[in-house]
Amino acid sequence: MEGAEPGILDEVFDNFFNSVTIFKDREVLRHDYLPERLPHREEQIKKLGMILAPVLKGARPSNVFIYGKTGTGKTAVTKYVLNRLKIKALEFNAPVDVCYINCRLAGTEYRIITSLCREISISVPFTGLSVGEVFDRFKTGLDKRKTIMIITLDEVDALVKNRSDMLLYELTRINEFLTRSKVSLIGISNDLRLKEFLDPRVLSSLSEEELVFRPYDATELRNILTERAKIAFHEGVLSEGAISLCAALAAAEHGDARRALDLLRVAGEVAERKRAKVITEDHVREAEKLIEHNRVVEALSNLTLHSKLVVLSIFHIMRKNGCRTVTGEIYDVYTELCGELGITPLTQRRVSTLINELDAMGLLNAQVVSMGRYGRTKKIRLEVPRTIIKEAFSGDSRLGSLIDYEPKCFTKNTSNRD
DNA sequence: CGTCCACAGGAATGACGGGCGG
DNA sequence: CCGCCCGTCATTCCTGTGGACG
Repeated sequence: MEGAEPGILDEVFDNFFNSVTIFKDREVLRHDYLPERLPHREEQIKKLGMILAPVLKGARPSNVFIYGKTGTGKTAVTKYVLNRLKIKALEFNAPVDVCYINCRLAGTEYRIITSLCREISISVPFTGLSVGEVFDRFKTGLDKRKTIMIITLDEVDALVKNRSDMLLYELTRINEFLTRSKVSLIGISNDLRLKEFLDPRVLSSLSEEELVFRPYDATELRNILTERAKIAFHEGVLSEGAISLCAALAAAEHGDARRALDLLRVAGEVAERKRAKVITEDHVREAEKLIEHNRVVEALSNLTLHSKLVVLSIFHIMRKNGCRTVTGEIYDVYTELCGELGITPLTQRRVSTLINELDAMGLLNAQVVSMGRYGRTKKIRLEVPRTIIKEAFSGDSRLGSLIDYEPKCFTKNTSNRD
């Protein structure tokens, strides 16, 4: 309408039209997509099905505890089975309610119980009631309904880690109060260690049945990808090598199907942008780099100001002195940077745990070493290239000119040896 | 062989902000 | 809407420690 150059839009549309040659349905590669078939999980599907089947005859199924690492298909299998179960229940006219809640996304106990209530159409206010009150309403409402409710709590580790395991405890005991209805629980956890942290009473109740999801190996990942790729991509755009590489890379990490799908999707986007007709192994390698790059940039730019200053300190020391540095040196530079900004620095103790957090994120590598007479400290190396640091920090106005700043306190060269 | 450096890292406590309950 | 409670960040104080040096 502005009468701008028509050529610009033409180009955009043409590009898009050309790019259509790669993707047929991109959504299929998102990890929240629930496919028609779940290869290599037939055993788990069958077992979960057998555990839940009694519900169709009005009996309460055992509680189930499902665990396995991320991207092993726990959520997909559970949703898949629950969907089928719902259909069957309708067919047989069995009084069954199924409910899926992701505890990490729900956040608080209150919101978890609220979604439970919504599932059996009890209306509760957004706020204003105590957790106990809402839970009571849920209990009485459920009992009136004369049903068997299967409650799936995904990522229960988040629930237990944040709050106590009170809600979980209440839920495992809820059947003692119900007379006309019953509840079955399905708990899903990424963290196997959760079993150690859980209240033993909750644990024994929750894991009447257990289901373990092992990581996929490369061949299995390959099959999964091939199946999805058929729907996601147009015919012939995907080379065998590219699929195998995605599978191999993901298998080498944790056997994480989510990761494999991400690689494939991003590789497709890379190819699309390059106007390639076929997705090649090079595109996959580039996708790997791109994902990692984005991960690091995002992690860096989401850091708190003080963590950023710690990273910058290490950055400056390494630019000057070469490879590795130690806690004390970092703290000196860090305090100087704080002074430069007019900020009061944190304690060394605090900086020490910040360094540990950065280590856990893989942004740097820290290692405790003893230098004998010269004390015990941590040798620290930054694992992020300069360009990425600059890219991630350039958007933060608070850092100002500190990215190119030259610290003055490089006076006494105490540590040279290792 | 004991010493002592330069920190690590646990425990207890305080400050603060945001959400819950009344 | 206000007070209270709870989680998070940060400080303070503390005990622990591997090994070069004397």
